[in-house]
Amino acid sequence: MPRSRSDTRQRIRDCALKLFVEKGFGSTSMRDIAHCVGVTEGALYRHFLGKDELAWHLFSEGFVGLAERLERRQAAAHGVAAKLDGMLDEFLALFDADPALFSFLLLAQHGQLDKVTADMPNPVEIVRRVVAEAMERGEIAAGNANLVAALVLGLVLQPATFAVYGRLTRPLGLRAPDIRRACRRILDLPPS
Amino acid sequence: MPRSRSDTRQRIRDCALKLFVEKGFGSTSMRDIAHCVGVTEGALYRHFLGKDELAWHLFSEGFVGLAERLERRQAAAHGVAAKLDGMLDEFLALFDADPALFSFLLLAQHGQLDKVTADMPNPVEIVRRVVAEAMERGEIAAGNANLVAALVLGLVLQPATFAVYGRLTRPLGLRAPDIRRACRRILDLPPS
DNA sequence: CACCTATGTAAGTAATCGTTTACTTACATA
DNA sequence: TATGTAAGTAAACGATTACTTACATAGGTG
Repeated sequence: MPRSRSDTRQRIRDCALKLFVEKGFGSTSMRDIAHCVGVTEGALYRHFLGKDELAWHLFSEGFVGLAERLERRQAAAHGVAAKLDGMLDEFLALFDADPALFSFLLLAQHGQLDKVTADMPNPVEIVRRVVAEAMERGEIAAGNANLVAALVLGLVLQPATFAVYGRLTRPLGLRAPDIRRACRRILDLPPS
Repeated sequence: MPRSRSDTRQRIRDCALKLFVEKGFGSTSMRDIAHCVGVTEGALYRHFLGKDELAWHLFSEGFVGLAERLERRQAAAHGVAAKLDGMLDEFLALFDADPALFSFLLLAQHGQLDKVTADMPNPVEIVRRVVAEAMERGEIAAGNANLVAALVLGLVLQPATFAVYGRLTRPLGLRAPDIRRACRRILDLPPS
């Protein structure tokens, strides 16, 4: 009994995102996604061309979602999305320096960001305390204060998502300018 | 012409770490590792029981490396490693809340942490500036100041490494207490 | 009712996965 | 010189991968 198109399609998106986030891109099979949705593998290909296209869909969706979420938080005439567009070149340059932003966009899109930050202070503070107390006792030189920052910020560059980024951009022949162009088209912005 | 045992073994470790970091665990095949090392696939199994054991080796190595790096930075009688041990339960509890620490340990072990932080301020500051300027213009309410933190800290919880964590602990039947016990043994500490 | 398209299933495909096997080479030592 | 072992290769294993094909059926429209 076939469901409505948008229904299954949305559930595929949800399950794929959930599994990509939980297990990672490379460790998530189409079988996993189909089983999560409750359909057979073949049904997935009625809605998406393949695994890469599915992930790419989530990626571009994540970028739009970020802009929309920012837009929703403002009331001024010139919204944040427009501001974001002004910074788009710089923003997209981040993907060259830090492809881990991919996961961030996925999180941002699905509103898990607040939950994330709600959970963050606790473990971050624990790590910080370990080093801070050691510094108070002189066990760590004051010149090594950046070790504290390293303990926190060192987590930022999570290079495991390089795989997702690479598998998305490489086979599609996409590079930073291509992504920039695609995002502008998605956001209904004139080409730079 | 066979090389010395420790030579090849170390190069396997290096290549595996490099590829796991670059492409992710699930997207890195034993063929990739063997090709990077310059040997055939079978040779890998002369040094490690399998892919999971290899990754687990890097994991435990990362924990020891973290303790050693902390130890090397102090001169007091009671070192940071001992302090770390006092916080071990708390520290290991982080792995329940944030398995992404796995990647952090890998980075910490190989001394890439300083390099990471050296590169960090720039992209982080760019993201921060996008939101900060929007806040100055009142486009984002002051109550949403945590969005700034979200933009930065949201990157911290990189769930892509859930895959590595899950694939390591689940098939080995390891849970947090098991990891705790293993780390205590590795660190030559009495069982709690 | 007949028809069509969208939506799904069942059963495949070739390729690749992690792993194992049978065998070879280099080198130490008694 | 004889023997043992660590370290490597080439080939193959069954399982799983992403993906495809052939076919069934529901639901709306003429």
